[in-house]
Amino acid sequence: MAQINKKDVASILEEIGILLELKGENPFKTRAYFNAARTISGLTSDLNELVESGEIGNIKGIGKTLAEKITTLVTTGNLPYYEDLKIEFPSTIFELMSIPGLGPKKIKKLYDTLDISSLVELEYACNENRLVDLEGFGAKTQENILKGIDIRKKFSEKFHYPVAEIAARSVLDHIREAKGIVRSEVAGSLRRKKEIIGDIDILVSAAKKDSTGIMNQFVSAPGVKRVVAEGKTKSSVILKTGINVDVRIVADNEFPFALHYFTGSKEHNVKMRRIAKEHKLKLNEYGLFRESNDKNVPCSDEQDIFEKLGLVYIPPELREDTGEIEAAAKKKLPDLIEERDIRGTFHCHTTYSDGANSLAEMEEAARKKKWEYLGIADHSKSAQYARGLSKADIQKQRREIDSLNEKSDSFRLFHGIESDILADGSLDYDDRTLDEFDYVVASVHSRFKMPEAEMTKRVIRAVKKRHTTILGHPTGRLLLSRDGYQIDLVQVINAASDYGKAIEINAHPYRLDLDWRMVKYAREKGVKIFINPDAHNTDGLDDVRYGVGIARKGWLEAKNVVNTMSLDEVIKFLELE
DNA sequence: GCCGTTTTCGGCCCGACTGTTTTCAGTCG
Repeated sequence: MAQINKKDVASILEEIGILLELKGENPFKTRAYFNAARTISGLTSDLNELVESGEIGNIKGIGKTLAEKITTLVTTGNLPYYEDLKIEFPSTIFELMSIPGLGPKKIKKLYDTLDISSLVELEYACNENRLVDLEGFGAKTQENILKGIDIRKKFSEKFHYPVAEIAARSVLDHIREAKGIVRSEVAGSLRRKKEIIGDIDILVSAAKKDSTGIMNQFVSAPGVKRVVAEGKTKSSVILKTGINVDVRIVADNEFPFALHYFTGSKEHNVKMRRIAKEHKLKLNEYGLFRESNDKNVPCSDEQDIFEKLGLVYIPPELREDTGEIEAAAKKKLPDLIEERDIRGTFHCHTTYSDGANSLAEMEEAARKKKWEYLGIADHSKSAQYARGLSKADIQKQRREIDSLNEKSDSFRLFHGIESDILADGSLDYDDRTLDEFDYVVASVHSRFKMPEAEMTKRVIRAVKKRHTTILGHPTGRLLLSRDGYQIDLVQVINAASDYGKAIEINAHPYRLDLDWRMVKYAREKGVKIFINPDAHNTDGLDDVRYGVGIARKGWLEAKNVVNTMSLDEVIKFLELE
């Protein structure tokens, strides 16, 4: 077998989809490639095995042709069909897809008539005024493309969750000052608690006569840099921070349908509409209609819509078309964990290593949150850059924790360590030293560039160690700035499951690692999860809530998460008595 | 290209906004 992983296969299928779009192929054919890309990247079973056994063709959405192409790709490492397609367009042409208003048809036109195939060429052509006379283009289009290029240069296309959340809150508060608003809510990927956010969707219900006033209020919100579109029901702006905000206004009886629709995901919506069709109904953002006579089926909220389609309510975080609709039909949805279930957290840093607050200050902050316990896990000795703990530091910290614990019987500090996983998979201290801790978070902080097989072996070796309690930030990714190291998480989760080890959802909004797609798999394998803030100061404890969002996206119930246990249960779990 | 207790052919989710053109294609979500 050639060395090619799921991610590679998925991105090649995706590129084929784009290339077919550029060629003007049947849109349903291109969609088949996009769907297959998504399916492959979400697979938890081994792609090589699926190909070898021929099972690949039995996966929904992968028929004879795609199965053959994927098999060729996996067994030989390349795909002639793809190579032939690529020859037809320069590789830089994919850049153009990122400019708003430019789709496959217009890009094809630019390429065929003006030989434009990159952003640089496009910008040059705009400045030379060469787009205005092009059929289907005009002065306005050229201007918008230039603005699009400008914005792309200045900003990345995605934003960390808290950045988008704060912006959304501020715009929504401003809109709410307008007259005539009945209901208003943030929808889109923010409502689904995605790990990174592309743009902000806000939904408002109001009478028709009030819509102009509300839109005026919206486009004059503080922080608006440019109004992209302004209509009676839909407007769009770009904020100074680069975030795009869309606002839609609907009649109040349409609000539940619009909220569902604009919450997405797109894939979830497509499937919901198919379910509606099976019920001889039509679902869109304005309502649910009988196919026979177009008569409206009223619903007062989202719950109603799901019920009318024979489903139980699906929380927004689950709406990613990863089986939630099927589970809702069987009434088998999980009872998702909530923020109020959290009774403490682990993996926090103090001034002993690279934290900003002392042990006592961290304890105080945790008590203020009405938690029952807090786990401290400072860096281990190899983490020189973070002032990792010497053996003397460990003793000193232990004594301080013991003395703080003696002062209270209702709250407890646990003494853990974030031990580096060394290159060979061993932990950072000798067994006798590790014995002293209440628990161990094992994390990779060095040698990120190992090949996948080696990294996977390294981490699994650490997971198997007797002292390891929790695997910390399993991929090391930093959202929007650094990809995680190459690692086969399915194998790692399987090992954690086999050896009864827990995995952390690192709740720092720049990490959110373990990824929710894999959290779902960990749950299926019965792996216990810790939601850990990786807090480096007292404010950092609040980040736990982002972790709860990711846990919810990963279908976790309170019982799957160690942080929801009572103090007594945690003591038992950590085998401290 | 996929899929099928209405089907192996003919469907495949649906509507708003923009800019171009003058009735609509393209893009977006």
